[in-house]
Amino acid sequence: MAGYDFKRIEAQWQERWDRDNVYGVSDDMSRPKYYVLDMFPYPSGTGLHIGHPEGYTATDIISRYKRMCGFNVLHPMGFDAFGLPTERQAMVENIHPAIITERNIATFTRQLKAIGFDYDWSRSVNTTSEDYVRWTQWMFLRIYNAWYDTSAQRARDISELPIPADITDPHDVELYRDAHRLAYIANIPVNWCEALGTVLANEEVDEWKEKGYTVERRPMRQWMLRITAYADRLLADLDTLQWPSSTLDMQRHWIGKSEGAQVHFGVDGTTHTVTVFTTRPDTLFGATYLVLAPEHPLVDHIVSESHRADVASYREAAALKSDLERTELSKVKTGVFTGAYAVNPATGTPVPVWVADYVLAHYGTGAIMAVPGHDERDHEFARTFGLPIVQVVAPANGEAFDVHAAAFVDDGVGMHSANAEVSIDGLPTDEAKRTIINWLTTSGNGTSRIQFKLRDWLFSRQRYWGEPIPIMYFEDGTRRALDADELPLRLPEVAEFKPAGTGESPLATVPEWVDFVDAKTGKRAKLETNTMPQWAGSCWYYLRYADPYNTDAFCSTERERYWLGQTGVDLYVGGGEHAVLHLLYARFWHKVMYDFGYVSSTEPFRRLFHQGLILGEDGRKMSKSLGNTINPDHVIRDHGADALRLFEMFLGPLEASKPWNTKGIEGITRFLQRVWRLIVDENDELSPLVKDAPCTPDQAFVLHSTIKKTREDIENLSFNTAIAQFMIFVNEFTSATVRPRVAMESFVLCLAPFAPHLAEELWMRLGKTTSVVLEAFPTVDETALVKSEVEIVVQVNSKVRGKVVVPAGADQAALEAAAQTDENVRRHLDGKQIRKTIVVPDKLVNFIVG
RNA sequence: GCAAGAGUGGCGGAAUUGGCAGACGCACUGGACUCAAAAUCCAGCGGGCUCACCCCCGUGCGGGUUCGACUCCCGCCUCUUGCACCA
Repeated sequence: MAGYDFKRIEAQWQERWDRDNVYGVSDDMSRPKYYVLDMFPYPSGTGLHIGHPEGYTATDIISRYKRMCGFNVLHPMGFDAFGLPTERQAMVENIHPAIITERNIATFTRQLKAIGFDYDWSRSVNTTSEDYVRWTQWMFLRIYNAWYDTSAQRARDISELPIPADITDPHDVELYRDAHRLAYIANIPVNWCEALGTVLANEEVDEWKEKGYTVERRPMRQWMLRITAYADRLLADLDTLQWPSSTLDMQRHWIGKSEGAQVHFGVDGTTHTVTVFTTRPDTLFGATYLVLAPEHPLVDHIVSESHRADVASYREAAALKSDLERTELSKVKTGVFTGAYAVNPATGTPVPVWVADYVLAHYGTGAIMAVPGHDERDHEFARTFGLPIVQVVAPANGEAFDVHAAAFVDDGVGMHSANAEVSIDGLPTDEAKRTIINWLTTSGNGTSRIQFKLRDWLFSRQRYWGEPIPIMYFEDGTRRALDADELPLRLPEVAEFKPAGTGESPLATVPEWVDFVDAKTGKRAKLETNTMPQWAGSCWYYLRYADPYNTDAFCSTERERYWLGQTGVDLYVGGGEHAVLHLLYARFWHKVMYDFGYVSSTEPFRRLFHQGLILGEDGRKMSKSLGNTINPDHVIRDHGADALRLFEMFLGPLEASKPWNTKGIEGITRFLQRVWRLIVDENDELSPLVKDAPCTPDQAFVLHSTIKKTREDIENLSFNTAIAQFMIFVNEFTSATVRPRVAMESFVLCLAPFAPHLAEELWMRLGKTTSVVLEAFPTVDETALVKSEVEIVVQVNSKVRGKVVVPAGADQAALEAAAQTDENVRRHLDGKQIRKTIVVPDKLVNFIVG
């Protein structure tokens, strides 16, 4: 018996699609567009993972469906190919990362093509290609040559930055501009490992520490992007997005807006002032000490001679701790007294100033007023070091509370909070905050303040395999950004990819690349040796797909307006692990481009969907060490691409994590065989049961239910239930002795987005000569879905006692009468009084008896 | 600790303006075909009972609302993910 020969069929149709360029995307702007995007993969050396085809199949189904519905569909694929693993592999194998990248991309492309996705490969992008790097650098320079105009709430060109009248020296003007650019240089603590001679990423720190290396937090010169300028807009615009609510929440939390006040505390015997941020200004009267972060610049200035040594050693120890170690919750709080006292502006009382690493340098002002009576952390610290605890807020319900036993952190009413100028005694927390902020402002002791958790983006990496930052420095200390016509700035060819050992990137070891005479100015110059992080390329790739060959712009205005338009990408599917960083960074870049008119939407991705993880058969995360991985190549070899596609969609809801099941894919293979047998007989010819006959009413009902469900489920990304409906269809028609041709044709079209190879073959077997890809999706005949008779449930005292068939739309009296004809129902009603009857038309009758 | 999501047969899952719980598939059991097996086809498949009927119980646990709750409300438990001293 011939059966469904997936090997031959899949190879043949993939070749035909390629030959006929079936998936070529035209920029025909007269048609409505639909842009569906996958998160592009990092082409790792291990090849495609079984999880990749999950999201990709989902978007493939959507794109095929939308195309069949008449949309001009853009469904592109590319590679996010800069990255550390490739650089490491290059060092190990002593092969240039570009070659490894090329090899890995070839593998990925072959694997993706074998699954039969409808990507227009001619639009593929590769973030490491010179053509792409050029525009990534161009985007960086657009950000670099910009400042944020807070009053206009938008970025503007740096040439429009108003220069204060007292700054006249050209050098000072440049410094002023540099201080306002959206890309700037700052000294930022990074994870420096002296022994390795390199800066480590946060996730690498523990790995190396376990091996016995010392990693220290050391401030180093870094490029930063001023994403915090956009904090308000990044937060507000989340409300316009159709994203998973958990992702929206995570972004909101990450941006972390909180309202409060800054309060100034003068340091006794000095001219210094410690400014703190607090969200509870109403507890100011309860602030019994101050804490500075170990990195706070004021520490050195206020520390008393007798405490200088203790403070210095504490600060050194803090620098050796990783972020992770410093935030270990279980750990006991540590700190040292500086010997200095500051004055609480509300009470006039001197309060001791401490240094402790439970205060973070990078949040707020890097200093806090400690209110141990009403903050758990301060309470714990005060108990440890015997600092005073006073109560200034009482529970609103009037109950007593012992703040010496535990902090009272809830809102309440003020107490012990009055001085000659202001009193908040008896005021509820909200009002107390407003009152105290008013007083702070008028008395010059503070101001209201909105604080964000979001920090500026550390944008430089000391790596080889990334985009060079296109900036040069002259001997006189000035610098120049490359002009657009000088891009791309290419990476030098090098033999070694090891770090320079000085904290600089491997590029610093290539003097002939670093040192040169600038052709435009004729001056000696040195190039920036830092490269960009991997996030850079993925910040704008969705724009490049719209116009991948443009050499004059990253994307023409015309094509941006057509493919992105007001809504941006219509649907973006990818893993939840990118819920914060990638999506936040891309939104930031998009908004900068929006401010300069390069894109027309405020947000890049209107609708977002996260596919779930595919787990191993044992229900655990797939990993080589557990030996529970599944190789997509093997699945395709044994079961075919259509089976892989269908099975991954049938496993369960797209968003859920679900285990792989080898037996399950055999079930899908069986289903595909049954589909085949529906249309093709044992002699490999069109089944004689397929006839030019009309559907019976039951057949029409199943057919149109299937069309309707397929349409709805695709729109909702509920592919598992659509496939269940396909199975119902096949079960129904397998047992039929007449399989109307019209039903077979419509079914093949419904199946086409899911199992395109099989659908093409069957479409041809049904006598068609055109590709199923370009056919119109079948429409629902609602009249076929209307049943003349319906089965209704009959309950007695809310328990099901029988079922009766009645004409559809029967009225209440008819339903009640029909319900009582059921024998079992009659038995339950027998001898009892019907007290009430509930009737739901076409569904149910419920008799309540007493 | 905080936030979000989830808990339904042996397994993956289906069912939401509150109306037949368990669609569809897997596994399993029985039957047909076969010398036999595989494949295929047919039937059964939540638990209980006096086992074809009838009846009782059943969607993590305990309450509540309702004629009626997987679905809504209150309180717990467990799991997953994310964040985690953010003042």
